[in-house]
Amino acid sequence: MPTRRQEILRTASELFAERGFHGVSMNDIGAACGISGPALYKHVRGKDELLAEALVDVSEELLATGRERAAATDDASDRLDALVAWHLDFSLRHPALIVVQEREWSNLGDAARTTVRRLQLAYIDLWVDVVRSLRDDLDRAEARAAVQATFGLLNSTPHSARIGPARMRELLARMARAALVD
Amino acid sequence: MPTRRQEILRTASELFAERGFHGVSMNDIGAACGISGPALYKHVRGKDELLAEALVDVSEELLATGRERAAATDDASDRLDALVAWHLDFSLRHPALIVVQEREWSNLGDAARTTVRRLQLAYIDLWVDVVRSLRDDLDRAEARAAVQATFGLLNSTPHSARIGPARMRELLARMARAALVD
DNA sequence: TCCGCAGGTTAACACTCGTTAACCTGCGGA
DNA sequence: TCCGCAGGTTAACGAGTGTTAACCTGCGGA
Repeated sequence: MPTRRQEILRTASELFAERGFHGVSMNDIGAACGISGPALYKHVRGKDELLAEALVDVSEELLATGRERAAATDDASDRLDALVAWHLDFSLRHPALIVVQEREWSNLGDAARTTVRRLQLAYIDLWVDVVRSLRDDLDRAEARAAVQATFGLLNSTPHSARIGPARMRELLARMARAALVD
Repeated sequence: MPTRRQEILRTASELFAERGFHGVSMNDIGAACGISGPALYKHVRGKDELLAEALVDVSEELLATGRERAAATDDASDRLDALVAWHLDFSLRHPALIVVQEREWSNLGDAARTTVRRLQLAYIDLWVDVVRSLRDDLDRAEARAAVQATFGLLNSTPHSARIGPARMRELLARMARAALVD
């Protein structure tokens, strides 16, 4: 059972994903939770905090669980499969959070932006290490670009959920592997 | 030499790409053009028109030139290469337009949204036909999802322009092909 | 029983937004 | 020379924003 605060954060993330940070008002968020705008301030410091907390949470979970899953095996190829599977788990379960994370980080305050940036870079590095151990023809910068392109591919989920999660999962996993390791 | 109107459209698109439609004010756009907010109304009907025209223009150009390039050959594999090359041409030359097109269509008015949707679907179908003639294991819905995922991959350009356009181009083209045709 | 407070409410404030109105200026053509 | 207008300007309006203030209510514990 989620606390009220968590319910507000989740609702806000969904609205941010649909209409953008500036396209959603505190009244909108309140209404979507069944309460009125100002009541939100009993649970949250302000609108900025909603976005910041959502983004930091996402980045932390991606990194922490990503590390955990990658550490479960020693084989580089299995490790890549584990990362792909984990990223798909997340983006299929929380499409709204994925959308917000990739497009709203410029609306963060300085402190939160720095934190999110650091977490995202660490997550990318986790992938880069695996990719580089499978592809010695790529330097670090190229591997990073390749990983970011793969995120673009995996994150396409929210924009075209026409074929059911299971087949989508299989399709995207195969495409991601093919794109990364030739 | 671009007319004033076109300069305004381009400037607005760049600002929309950076901060989102609702994150940019008419005063901001005016200032970026060296004039003041209300002066924009001598060239443009309103803020909505800025977004609508930018998005319709992008969608039309992607589709028209996409068709042209695809028609230049009969071989399906060459056709796929042509589409990938064209999409990369565009997204490397106009990263801001790509960003706006993929995230701001929900802020369009009804008429413009319908138009853009139709153009985008036609562009996707152009790709789907080519992909399906190379991959008979995919049904139409799967092929569409695969194409949209490939767009996500190709459109990652704006988010990670660390390695120079030429190598980025080569890297993404190879990845896109590998992802689509195994 | 009665207090305190968690968690709501509405009213109000200061501000920004998109847009319109009214006005000014320089310049090409009759 | 003088007119008209393209393309600017600033002032102002109404709507909507995030946020604060003041107030109300129900309920668990002394």
